[in-house]
Amino acid sequence: MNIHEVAKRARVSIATVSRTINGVPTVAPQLSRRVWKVVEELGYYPNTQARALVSGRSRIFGLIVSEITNPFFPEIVQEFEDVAVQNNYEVLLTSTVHDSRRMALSVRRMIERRVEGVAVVTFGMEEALLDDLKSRNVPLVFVDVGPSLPRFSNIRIDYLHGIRQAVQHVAALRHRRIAFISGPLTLKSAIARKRAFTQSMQEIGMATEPEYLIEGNHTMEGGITAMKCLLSLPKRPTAVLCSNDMTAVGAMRESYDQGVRVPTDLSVIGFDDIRLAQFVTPPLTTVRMSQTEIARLAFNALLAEVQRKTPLPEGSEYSLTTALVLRESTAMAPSEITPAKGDDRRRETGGTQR
Amino acid sequence: MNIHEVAKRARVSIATVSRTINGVPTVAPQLSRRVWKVVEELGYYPNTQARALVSGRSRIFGLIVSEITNPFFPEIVQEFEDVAVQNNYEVLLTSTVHDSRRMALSVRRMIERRVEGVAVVTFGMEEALLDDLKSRNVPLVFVDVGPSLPRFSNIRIDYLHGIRQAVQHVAALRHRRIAFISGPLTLKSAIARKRAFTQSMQEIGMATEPEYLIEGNHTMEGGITAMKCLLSLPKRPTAVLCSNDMTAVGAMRESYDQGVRVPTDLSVIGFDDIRLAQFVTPPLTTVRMSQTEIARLAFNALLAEVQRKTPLPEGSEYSLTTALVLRESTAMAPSEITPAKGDDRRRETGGTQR
DNA sequence: AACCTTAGGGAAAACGCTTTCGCGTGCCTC
DNA sequence: GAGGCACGCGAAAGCGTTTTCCCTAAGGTT
Repeated sequence: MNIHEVAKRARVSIATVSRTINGVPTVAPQLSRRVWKVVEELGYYPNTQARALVSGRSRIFGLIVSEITNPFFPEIVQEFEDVAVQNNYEVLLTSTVHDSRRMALSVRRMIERRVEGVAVVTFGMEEALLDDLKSRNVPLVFVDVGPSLPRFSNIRIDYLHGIRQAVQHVAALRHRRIAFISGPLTLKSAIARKRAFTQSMQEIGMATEPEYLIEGNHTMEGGITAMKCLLSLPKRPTAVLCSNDMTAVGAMRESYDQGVRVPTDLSVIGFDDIRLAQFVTPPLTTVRMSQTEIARLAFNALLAEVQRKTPLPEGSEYSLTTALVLRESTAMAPSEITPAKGDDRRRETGGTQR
Repeated sequence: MNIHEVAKRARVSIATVSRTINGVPTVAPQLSRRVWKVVEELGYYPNTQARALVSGRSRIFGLIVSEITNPFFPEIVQEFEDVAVQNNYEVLLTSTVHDSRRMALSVRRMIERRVEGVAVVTFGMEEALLDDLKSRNVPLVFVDVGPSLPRFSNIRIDYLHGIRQAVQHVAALRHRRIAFISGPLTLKSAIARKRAFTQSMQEIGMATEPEYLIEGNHTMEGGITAMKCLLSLPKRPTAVLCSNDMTAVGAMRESYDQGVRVPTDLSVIGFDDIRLAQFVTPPLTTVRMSQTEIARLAFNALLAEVQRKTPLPEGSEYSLTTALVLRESTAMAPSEITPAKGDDRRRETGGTQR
């Protein structure tokens, strides 16, 4: 069932059928009606591949994420798809699962399908893998990490704003021993978050103890390990900021296992505000970096690039800020007396645990 | 950069180039090498759309899910994509977000892209929306809900096995007041799970109190509401089985908020074994229905159907069993004395809460 | 040495569509 | 009443492949 079939039944040329379904205004209303009628009857849906072939526009955007099963990404995927649908685009979704070969394959598949643009929302990656895309002048949009080049857009994240709020929040709650569990420092974004933390501390005149600065790996296990470490310190922190939510979840889990109550004994703050943050117990206070907003910005960046007649000399820059979301994992710092007592008890527990 | 360019540079016809990259054995090794060399040099990637157009095979499978942000789905999407990549297929992912119009649009988009098969992994849906697919003889695979028709495969889930294990597990822990929070009874799968529960109870000679049978809606909020209801009963249950994990998470949340400790005072069991089940506190004992297995079965079902030369008279049936996963949300039932006292205290709390 | 076979590669059709070009019709203008 | 102009439509080219069909040349057979 193709355009010829429709043309035959409507007793018109295939050109007229094409014009009709594409809404070209030069078709006489009468003919248009006749064509539409046949289209409905036959249930004719145009073949997108043929369309793409002749028009040179695939109406597909690629979306590369690290892994869909990481709770950070589903919202991005969902929103990206939503906007894509609204704009009559298709999404070619691939996940790198932190594997270069897989990433290279992704790129290749996208080129073979002739995507019109690619959004790269991964934690880390080898730039070189994108060379194929670059050399073909495929518009690219990065989140936070990308280089500034023509046809490449960038979404810059203002980590400082939210993290500063978080620091000030716990400071206002009279916390003085504030720890930070960073992400893997191989990641640009992790470094930026850590720097935002130290800077915010400095701003309010608080020193960051090196022992309160621990490197995690953005997983729950990493949070657990880091927390074990923090809880074994002679002077335990009373507040812990984490580089992402999964780390915070791990930190809370370890606290729970060691009988340290959140938020009574310990305040915990995450980063990202993934959905899961609302589901854990207690609901996690965290810094929101809106995933839907990222997805929408990324899509629109690509769309703008595609629709632009003459490419800009420079890449476009978009920006997104972050903000603290108060939930229930933070509270007033334990008073000076109680924690001293509590500390002893806890240290014992911690001791036996190790 | 197309096949002509390659042909010109390699001083062969486009036919030879095509044969070379497709591994047709009648190409002389010498020519083959020459062609490959040019292909590498130019970074030539064949145009999939043109390929699909002439070969009539798009190498795309559609995957329709309810919503990617529901924690049940990411694993399915990930695994489906993984197997697809291995088999040189692309995935066209769409989510219905519980909207008929959206679902209809999904189907249309898939047909327009000429997918070779569609996996439908949604909670509920209107069969009629798939008519377009059916009339075009697109192979379909359903999870659990589909009709048995030619070219349509089905993955049947054995709910009873895992749920029976769960019931026997809490019974062995001396629980006598066992509640069940079902899913929305508009869903076939929810009905099946509920039936599996009542049957399992019957098997071990326990009656199911109607007041212990509550209808939820497969969300955390539903779990909270249902739990509020259960905790306000004069005789509170000591164990709660839930129709899915999110419900269980809600149930645990409400228990926590009311000071009912899990698992000490109350045992909770979920269903699905989504990742999140490991992340909540305490880690959730649940019935596993392997999402990766579902995805793999679905993909292979489609692949088998596509590769079959003559369609089977009947649809194919696949089956998947479920099994209990022990974590930390279940424990021995509170002893006869303590709960009586506890009950009183708790009932008060519950009373003030309402 | 003439014939037949076979292997290898090129020409061209076909896939389903969009879009350019040009042609015919009817209307307006002078 | 004749020329000019839109307007609406059809013919056909072309998008980048695969694949069929056919031709050529080389090798083998008698």
